[in-house]
Amino acid sequence: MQGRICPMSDESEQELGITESKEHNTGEWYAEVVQKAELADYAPMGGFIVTRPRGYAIWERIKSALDGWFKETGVTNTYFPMFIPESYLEREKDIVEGFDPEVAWVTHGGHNELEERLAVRPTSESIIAPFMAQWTRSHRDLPMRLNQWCSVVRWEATETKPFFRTKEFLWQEGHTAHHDQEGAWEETMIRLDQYERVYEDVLAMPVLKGRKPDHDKFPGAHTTTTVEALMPDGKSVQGATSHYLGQSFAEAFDITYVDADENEQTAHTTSWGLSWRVMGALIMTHSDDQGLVLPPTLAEKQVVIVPIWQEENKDEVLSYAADVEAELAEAGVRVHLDDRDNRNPGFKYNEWELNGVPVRIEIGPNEVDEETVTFVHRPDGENVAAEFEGVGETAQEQLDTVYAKLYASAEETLDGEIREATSRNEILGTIGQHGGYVKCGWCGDEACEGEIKDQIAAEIVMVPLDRDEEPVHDECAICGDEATETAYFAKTY
RNA sequence: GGGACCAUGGGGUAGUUUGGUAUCCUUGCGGCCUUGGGUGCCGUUGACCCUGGUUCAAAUCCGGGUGGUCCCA
Repeated sequence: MQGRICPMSDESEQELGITESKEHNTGEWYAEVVQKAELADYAPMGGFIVTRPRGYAIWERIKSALDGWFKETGVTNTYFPMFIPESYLEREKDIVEGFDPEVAWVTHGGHNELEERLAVRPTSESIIAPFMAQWTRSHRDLPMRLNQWCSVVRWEATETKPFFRTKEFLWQEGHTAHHDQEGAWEETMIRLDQYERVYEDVLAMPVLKGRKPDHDKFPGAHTTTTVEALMPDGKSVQGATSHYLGQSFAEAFDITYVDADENEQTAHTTSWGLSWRVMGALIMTHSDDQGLVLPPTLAEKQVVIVPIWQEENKDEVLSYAADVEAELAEAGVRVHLDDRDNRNPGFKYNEWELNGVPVRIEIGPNEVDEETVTFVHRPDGENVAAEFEGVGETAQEQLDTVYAKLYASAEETLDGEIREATSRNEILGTIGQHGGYVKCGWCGDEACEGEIKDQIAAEIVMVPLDRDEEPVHDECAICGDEATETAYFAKTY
């Protein structure tokens, strides 16, 4: 230990909180925030995590916002088995091929080998579609909109990153059937817009909406759309996805209906999903070297009151703090009074910051005398003094301000991170130097993407939703042939 | 797909080169103290990732496995 220069106080201070730097050591910082803010732990089996109460509460809030919107727009929830018979999985060859290497199989029940293997669902199209076929007889049965909140398993041999990459993950998968292309396409867009909305209005994150290039579509899909979020380290995260499946699934699974003219028609279907990866993006975007940062929309405790007392005024301070707590609760704020007497205020500040509480109220003898409270914003430590009168309303305003701050800083990360390039070297150089998105003309050939992918592991994360949009440049930046669309390259999570 | 590094009480660590008694801080628990940015004191629980080998003796050396982090493709 000799040779240590830093004072002991610094060391002990750091051990309790975050010790890694978000800027310099993003991967380890992320793992540390997830564990020290008690969002998740690693499970004993590789690739799995245990989601702790504070982590699951965030998921529940995201879920409840989206679920509400789904229901407002005609979606009903269902639950299908987690196991899918092999013969079902094989019904749609694109799905089989797309997921084959990642499927976990159940081969035994107790000591007996099963006659037919059961797949642990990697996605549920192949079990849901046959039932939709059975339930769809008349044009009056459509549109049919089913959703389920569940977990799926994809046995990829990649490194675990809580919420970003785990073999089992939580998600919702929506599956719908419609009379025609128009209805199904509209559905695809409604869900994409709802995903955009959950990012903007609940997660305080701006996103880009787009379409996946043909070679990166969901297996069997006609169109795969995406919302992409840019992380502070310059990598893009696919935030959610929505597919227009055309009639291929309906044909494979015989989802047909009899129209008003008594003719048999094949339905058009969609599917759409959002996983807990959204939580990874959330943590990565807002949190800092002090720990977790949550928007007030997602925090289970929105405001924590830290009382500061001396022996002679303890009762007055605590009683005033309790009054403030009651006012806030009355105003609908999720508030907590931290009256633990074996911790000093500084400890409490650090602990609640680590845990991501968006707004802190400090109440000491000064505030009691003046009948004020002191608000402190988690993201930047800004102090705001306010009157006790109307404190519930003031607190709501402070929460809104914090939300706006978070959104603004995430927006700042995205702004200026969409650059253009006209040559292969420029793409490589720009992504290498800045990260972020690089848009360029693209001929549509996967091989051109491959050249970039091989060199710096950046890929085309999206192309514009509008197929008729003119490409940003006339020529493909990689091969020089005529460009047919605009490609957005980025490194990905 | 390839490579590197790492694994010691709940968290952070010393010890590993050179085999022999496991160190310190913090947390937890009990008690005392009491507060404007991780308070101090007393007491106490608690650990060598798994597995095989070498050896009188393995946290330490060797093999295999598992898990984690990073880099490259």
